[in-house]
Amino acid sequence: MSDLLERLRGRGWRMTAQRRVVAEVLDGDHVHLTADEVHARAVARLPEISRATVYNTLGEMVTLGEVIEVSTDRRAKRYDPNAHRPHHHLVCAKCGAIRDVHPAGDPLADLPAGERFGFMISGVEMTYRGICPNCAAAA
Amino acid sequence: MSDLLERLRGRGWRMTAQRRVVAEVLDGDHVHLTADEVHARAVARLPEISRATVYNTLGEMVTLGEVIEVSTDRRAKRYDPNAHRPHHHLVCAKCGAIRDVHPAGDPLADLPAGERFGFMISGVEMTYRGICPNCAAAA
DNA sequence: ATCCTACAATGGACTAAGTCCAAGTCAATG
DNA sequence: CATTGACTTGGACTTAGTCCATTGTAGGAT
Repeated sequence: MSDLLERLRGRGWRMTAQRRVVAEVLDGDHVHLTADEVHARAVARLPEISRATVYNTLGEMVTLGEVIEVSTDRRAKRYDPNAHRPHHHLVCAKCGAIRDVHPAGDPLADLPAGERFGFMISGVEMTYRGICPNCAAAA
Repeated sequence: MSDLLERLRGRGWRMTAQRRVVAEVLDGDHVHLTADEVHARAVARLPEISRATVYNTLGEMVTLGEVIEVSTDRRAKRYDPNAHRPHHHLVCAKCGAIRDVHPAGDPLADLPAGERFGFMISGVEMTYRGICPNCAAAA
């Protein structure tokens, strides 16, 4: 189940109770927790885990490329464990809910050479915005 | 010149020295200043203008749809006066420099119905990432 | 099994970016 | 030119995150 944990172990990660808990909490599909949410859930299993450790651990997972940082606004960054399969995001403008999406086409190819301004382009993120069914119903 | 100012006036905006200065500072192409940068430049022309006013004014311009808020990371939001023509952004991962770009294709059409999760979709932002010529040369 | 040590965790102080508010000021209308 | 409701101010507050000196511990070596 904890695919993420498995992959991390394979990279010579020193395994500690804290790291295990963070990885477990973050595992799954359509998971996009903030650092504070991760911390809250981690505390439920390991009461003395500190916020700093959660930040450190999330940061390392991002560096290792096993987790993606998503910042859709100026609110807290969210952490997405679905790093192995490329995808983009659909965000509710009201409640902030996020879904993973897979648009057709190759956005990288869609950027004309004349618009690259000499940049070495490494990737592209797409953020679709709208109102989720819940919020639409509530309105 | 101040196209932006012109458009704002036409919306029954009460014109004050502060608002005029903010609008002037923000005018132009490929302009993507942070609130603090706007404040710094505004102070140069109107020394007693406060940070709160700059935030208020930028917020109102965004609400009126005359300026777009761009947040490419957890750093400060940037304000883009080029709201009348749709475009996306190319961001340098090193120095944060931003250019406006116009990719081909219609990304909204590229999102299959099966991936819309019942959302009422209102728009999409694309953020290309890479290294700008300056930073590439420095490396 | 025990010891070492480099790596990891802790928590509290600190920072950056932004919001909020009560009081004072002023642009536009009459 | 008086009025008034909208605008501005500055300082306190909030949120999200970083930094760092100290303490703890995983995992290899003995």
